[in-house]
Amino acid sequence: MEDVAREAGVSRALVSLVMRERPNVSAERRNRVLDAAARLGYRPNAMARGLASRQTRTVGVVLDDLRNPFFAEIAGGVEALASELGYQLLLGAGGRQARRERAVLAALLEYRVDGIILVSPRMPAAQIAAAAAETPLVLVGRAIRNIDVDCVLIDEEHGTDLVLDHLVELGHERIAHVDGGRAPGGPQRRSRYLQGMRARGLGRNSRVIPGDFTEEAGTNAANELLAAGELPTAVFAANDMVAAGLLGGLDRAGVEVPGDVSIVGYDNILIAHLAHFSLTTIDQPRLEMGRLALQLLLDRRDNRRPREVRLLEPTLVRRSTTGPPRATVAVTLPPAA
Amino acid sequence: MEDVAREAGVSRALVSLVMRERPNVSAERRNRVLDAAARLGYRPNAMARGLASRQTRTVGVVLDDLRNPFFAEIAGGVEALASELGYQLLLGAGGRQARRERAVLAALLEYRVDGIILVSPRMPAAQIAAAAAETPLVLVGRAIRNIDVDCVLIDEEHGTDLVLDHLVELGHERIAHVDGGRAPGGPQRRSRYLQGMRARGLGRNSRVIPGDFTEEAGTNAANELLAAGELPTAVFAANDMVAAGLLGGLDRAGVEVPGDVSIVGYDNILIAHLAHFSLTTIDQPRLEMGRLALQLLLDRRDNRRPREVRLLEPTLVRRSTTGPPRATVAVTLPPAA
DNA sequence: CGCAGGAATTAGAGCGCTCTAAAGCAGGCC
DNA sequence: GGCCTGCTTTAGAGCGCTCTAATTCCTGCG
Repeated sequence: MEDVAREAGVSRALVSLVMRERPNVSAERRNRVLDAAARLGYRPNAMARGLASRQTRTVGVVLDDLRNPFFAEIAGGVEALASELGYQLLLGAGGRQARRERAVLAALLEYRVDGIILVSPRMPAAQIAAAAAETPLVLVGRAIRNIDVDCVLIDEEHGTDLVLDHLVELGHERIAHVDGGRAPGGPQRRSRYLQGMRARGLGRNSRVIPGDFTEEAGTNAANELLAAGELPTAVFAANDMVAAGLLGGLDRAGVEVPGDVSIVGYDNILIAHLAHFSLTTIDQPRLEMGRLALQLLLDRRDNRRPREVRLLEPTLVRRSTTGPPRATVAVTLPPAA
Repeated sequence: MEDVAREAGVSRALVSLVMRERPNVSAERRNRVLDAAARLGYRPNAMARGLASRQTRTVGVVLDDLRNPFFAEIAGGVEALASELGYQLLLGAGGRQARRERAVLAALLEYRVDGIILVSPRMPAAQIAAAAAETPLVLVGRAIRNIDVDCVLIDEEHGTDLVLDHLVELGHERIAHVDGGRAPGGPQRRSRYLQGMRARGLGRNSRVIPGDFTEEAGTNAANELLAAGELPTAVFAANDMVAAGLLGGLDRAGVEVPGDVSIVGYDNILIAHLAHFSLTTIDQPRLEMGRLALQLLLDRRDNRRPREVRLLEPTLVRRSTTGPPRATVAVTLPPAA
């Protein structure tokens, strides 16, 4: 910077003003500085700038696992908005371990990033609260009560309702659910399923097959359903991976989808829209989650305001794995056609 | 730091030594400093450290698109090794545009990262060369001649050979190829396919259906094959997405896979291993690519040495979409059994 | 012609750390 | 006791920038 100033015949401070594109610099000097900088191949040092100005135009993002496309897409949403606004992303993955997650978080705090976005963190609430005291923090996909932290959440109840509405509308009554275990989203979808079945007068048809968020759980569930003899007319899978396993398992046994059984997934990951699957599922607005998280973060940093919890609405995507149940089709024919 | 020093009754320099875990600090003072730091909630400032020490323990990663799982997994590989070694990742995505890619690269250079990994960059070679002159740089998935830059590449020729060997071994002769267009990997696979068919005496059976790396290209190719009347006995798809489209298209027409047609994909993405697909494909070691890229980067920074180009070997994953061709099975029966 | 007042420019003190070089402090040997 | 050796500790000068406050330069108006 010193060199640029000398080359342009101005002071160091003026170079700083030009580099930061501040107003009140005469056009003539601005050009002189810009020329000098180009001539010398000058590149500002973001570290020094961050140190002196106490802000970095960088936000930290911690996610559970980069290789999980679901999280990667949320990060993609953050990235998209960040690059529009000229922010950088300092990214870390916890590798599914609370311990490493903590280490990553600590590193981000050392960088004095302008804020941190935690995507489905596994670490204890107390640690999150401690970090939130040091820097603006947004939580995505996990809610924590009594902590002054912005949250971006998906309305799981609504998503589950969409599934049940869709199936009931088609005429289904015997609707089973393969659940997602204790992982985030699993318990909510399960309990709303049970509640929703009751609310629709189908409580006695409720049937939960325990599982987790993997394809294997779906395969196992398919076997269990087949072994039990009577199949439900529809299955609500905890997510698309489970639905994929289910589809594979039923397929192998010669069960037709949606002819014999309708299947609904959850998440709308890549596989769901492939023609070979064409899975009816619930879409979660992942990009939007990422963008919104960053928006809340920056807004929070600039304005002192109480915590905000944003609930995003998922949507139903109708594809080919759902249709009316066979029996109902027959029954609904006019009696004496 | 000043405060910690005062609290511990030592000099600022000693605190610095302790925080960096340098040897030659007496156990007694070390503990005094550590205690004081904990008591005051002291957290080192990575910016200041980077400024003073001229190194950041941070590497930059630029990828084409975070939402593409293929790239995300490479980044995952980098991240895994980085976090083992205590490095941070500054991540940016080019959003499929050379212009934005350039902006991201410039930002990373301003951060004075210890090195930069470019994953399948779209920008011109000259710009990459210019960046490489400023900082250690590793190129993944793209080779550039005459530039002194380390590269991590996949041996596309070998991957293609594996496909052809596998199919020929099963008895296939009429093997078609849906190509990947001009995107990275496409031209290599295509030309090696043509060359390999000739080398195996099957040159006249070569058939290339133009496409790109999307599911749609696969669907179109399926239609084209069906319309042409005679189906090949096997199809080598440019990647798994194309294979998925192909599978969907053939499936809908009642063509059996692998009974009537065998299909081989490329990449081994998530969908390939789902039971519902069970796609025979070529696996690319994505995590390994990421890890290796970071290794080369750090090694290059520490040792002056000529450029290194590492070729990683893909492997064949045999699943359920390949089998012997029907005709051949009949023909190879003993004449007078 | 002089001066108020706003715009443009600059001096200089940090930001929080590392690094070099020098100082302090033991112990061991002659 | 003097002095060398090797370890531990410290002083103090930056790293490259921003920021505040002060200074200089205009322009217009009484």
